[in-house]
Amino acid sequence: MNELEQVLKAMADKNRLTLLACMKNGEVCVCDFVDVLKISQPAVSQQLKKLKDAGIIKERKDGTWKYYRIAEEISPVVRAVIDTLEADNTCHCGGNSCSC
Amino acid sequence: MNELEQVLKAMADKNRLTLLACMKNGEVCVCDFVDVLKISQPAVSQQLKKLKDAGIIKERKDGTWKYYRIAEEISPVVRAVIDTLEADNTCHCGGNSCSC
DNA sequence: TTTTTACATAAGTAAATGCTTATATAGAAA
DNA sequence: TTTCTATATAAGCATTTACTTATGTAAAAA
Repeated sequence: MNELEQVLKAMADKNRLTLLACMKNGEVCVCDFVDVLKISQPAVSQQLKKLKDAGIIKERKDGTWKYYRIAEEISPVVRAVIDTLEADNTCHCGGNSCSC
Repeated sequence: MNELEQVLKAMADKNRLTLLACMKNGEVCVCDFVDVLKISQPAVSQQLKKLKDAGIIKERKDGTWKYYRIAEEISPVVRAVIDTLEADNTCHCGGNSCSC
């Protein structure tokens, strides 16, 4: 699959756009995403994997927690989407303040 | 459906990205798209409809022919995608030179 | 060590997607 | 008018997608 197509497919979903909106302010852990999306934890992990495989997000492990963030290097297309999204502050998981 | 999501879904497909690449140089008629994509004419019409419904392309009717072009007013996200695409010149249907 | 916690992976299923062929429509030509 | 041509719409089907529940894994706690 073309890289542009993969990136567009990865972002072309309501839930995954919400994940990106949550990460606009910084790192968020998986359990907080579950609270926001109101779908199962495995479903969230699968959606995060699609964004990661497309190179849009990065992960950081800290003990049993895993924090996801928007990648530092993103293409103009991803940049335009992120800029369009309004940040979602309901998931205020600032690095070490995971609510799990 | 969210407008951003609809636009991303409309562009997140190899064939529809090729349609847009063809239109980078200007208007193209449906029959020329059929030659390029190598799928049936109804399939092309259905793909064009998705792009039109998302507001990404516009149409102009001329007799029995129908010409499609990238809309004059497009969002930054669509702009970024179009800029990323390399123009496809195999469909050089300049206004009145349809090959049908 | 065993248990618990946070997350990932696997398998199964319902819904969405993208093609096909068949048919409808609108305009040009005969 | 009838016929042909370009395109659109409808119906059916195979593939993909996005969820679910069940299970696996790795790190912390007991």
